[in-house]
This record gives sequence, C-alpha cells and structure tokens, in this order.
Amino acid sequence: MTDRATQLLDWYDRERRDLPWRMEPGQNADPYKVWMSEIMLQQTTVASVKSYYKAFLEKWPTVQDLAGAELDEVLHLWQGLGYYARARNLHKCAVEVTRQYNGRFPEDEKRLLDLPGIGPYTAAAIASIAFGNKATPVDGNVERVVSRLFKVEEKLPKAKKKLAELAQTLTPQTRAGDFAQAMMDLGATICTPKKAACGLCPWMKECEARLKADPTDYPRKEAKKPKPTRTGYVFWLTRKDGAVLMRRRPEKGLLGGMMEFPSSDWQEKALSRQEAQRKAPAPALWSELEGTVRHTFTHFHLELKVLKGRISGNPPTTGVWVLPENLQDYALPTLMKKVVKKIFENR
DNA sequence: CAAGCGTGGTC
DNA sequence: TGACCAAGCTT
Repeated sequence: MTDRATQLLDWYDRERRDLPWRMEPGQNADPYKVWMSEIMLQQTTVASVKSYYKAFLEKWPTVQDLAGAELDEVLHLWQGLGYYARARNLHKCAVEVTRQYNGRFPEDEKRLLDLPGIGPYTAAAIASIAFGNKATPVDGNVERVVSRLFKVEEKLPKAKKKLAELAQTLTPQTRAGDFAQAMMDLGATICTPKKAACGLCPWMKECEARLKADPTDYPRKEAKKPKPTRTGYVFWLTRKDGAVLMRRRPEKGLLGGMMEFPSSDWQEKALSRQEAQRKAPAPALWSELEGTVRHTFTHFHLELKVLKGRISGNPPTTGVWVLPENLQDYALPTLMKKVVKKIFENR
C-alpha cells in the first residue's frame, strides 16, 4: 500500500461521515443501497439526496420491489431531484437486474457498465464500495483532489484521462471502496472548489498545488459557453369544476415523462402574445398574470409568462384534467411547481 | 464527442 | 445576483 493511500485511509477512519447509505465499518454493503445512492448522487449534492434516498428505500426496500413499481410512481417520488432520465433508467435497471441477474447486481465493472444509467464512475463505485473489488471511481471530487495533488496543468475536460490514470495509481490493493469514499469525502469537505481547508488535509505536505501555487486554481478548466435565454407562454386552462388541463411530456428529452401545463414553444426569439395564443390548447379568453416564472436549466435560462383562461366550448381531447388539490398526485418538475405557485399568488 | 440533461446552495 | 458548482450518463 502506498504511503499516500495509508495517510488518506487513516484520515477516513477518523473523520468518516455518517451517511444513510454508508455501512458501519466491517458491515457488508448492500449493493442495492450502494447503487441507489450512487445514481441519486450523480451531479447532485449529499444534502439534496438524503431525503429522497430514505423515501425510496422505505417504499422499495429491494430491487425486486422497485422492478415491480410503475414508472410513473418512480418519477413521482423522484420529482424535484432533477435529471429525470436517471429515474427512468433506475426503473429500467431494476427490471434488468431482477430478470437477468435474479435480483443480484453483477460484481464486475464490465457487466455493471451494461446496465442502464450506470456509466464508468458508477460501475467503479459499485464494484469497489459494494463488492470490495479494486476499482477507481473518478468523479468531480477525485478530479479536483488529484489535479491539485499532482498540480495538473492540462485543462478539463481534456485532462480527464490523465486524472483518471493518476487516481488509479493511488488506489490501494485492499480497501478500494473505503479509499474511493475517502477521496470523495476529502473533496467534499476539505479539498473543496473554493477556500480549501488545506490545514486539515492529510496530504497537506505532499500536495504539489499547495507547495507551488494556489490549490483553488485547480483543476484548470476550459471556459464555459454562455447560457441563452428562452421565453414562452404557459397556459393555465380550467373548466367549470375547477380542474386544470395538464399533459405528459414525451419520454425522451427535457423533463421526459413528467407532467406539465401546456405551453408554447420555448425559444430565444420571443413570441408575441398573439402568436402564443394560437398555440393554446383550446380557444379561451386569456388573461396574462403579472410577472414572470424564471427557471434555469443546465444549458439555458427560461422565462415564462402565464396565461390564465377558462374553457369555452369543447374540451381538448388530449391531456388530463386535474383538480388543483390533486396536483400532488402527479410528477411535477420544479418549473411547473413554480407555475402553480404563481397562479396561487394571484388568487 | 460535444451537447443535452435539473435543481438547490454558495459566494 | 448571476455564475459556479455537485458522488455523470447518454447519444
């Protein structure tokens, strides 16, 4: 075992955080729980994940339970966590593990990689954390820690391969799972993007970036493209009994499979209200609510104006009529919750 | 392989 | 207050 790995594992044994999906030392990890937490933690903070993790484990304690659920139930419980393709793949993966592997996750990275929603990081995380195999999951934390430890000048994302190779050289033959979690804990609590707590770092004395530069200047990154702003109109259409019209978004793409209120296209070139109303789900006397619903996605900003109307004539054939008090029964993305909030503010 | 894909917290 | 960032995957 390298000196560095020993230093980090010693630190981890002292400072290890107690997380819901983390087993006590010496206990066997449950691959289902490791998998569930790793999927949820993709691009998502520990603080956000905790309550979702508990809710999912309580509702579906085993992978077979999850495989038996309806996709809509899964999307519903996932609402607000974002990146909804994860929820769709989570369900698909549970079905595959149940059918192809008799409910037991495969142990090796290669077969884990074949499962939906499991990429190089997650395959290595499950292999090491759940099964104790020597594997090196490389996430944003590991990239940051390694880029500082070795003061890597090459910029991300180009540097990914080099950083992964350096991380592998650090991984010890035994306790690879603990080592992986230690690396991520270090990145999450000490070797943070801004204001790193170097004084508390087990690698303080050998960190090249600390010795020769400012660690927070690493990893180097390519400049990001600016986010455009798209705009559109969203329609809050009610009928006599107060029910509002909703529809399900297509399976693929943005907010796939989630429920929404009908809207015009969202585009960078602003639509006039006149043009937008032609895209309404039904003819109605529309009144525009004051203000704007703002939301930022990964690659664009969105500003929606809300048009409120009451059905006159024949109702649209597509869509679902939902009483506002029953909105909680449906999988609403945060954007659509903001629309609901705007409506209730204006009543 | 670059782009698409959410959301909430932080500074 | 707006940009940055978080235990990435898919196409």
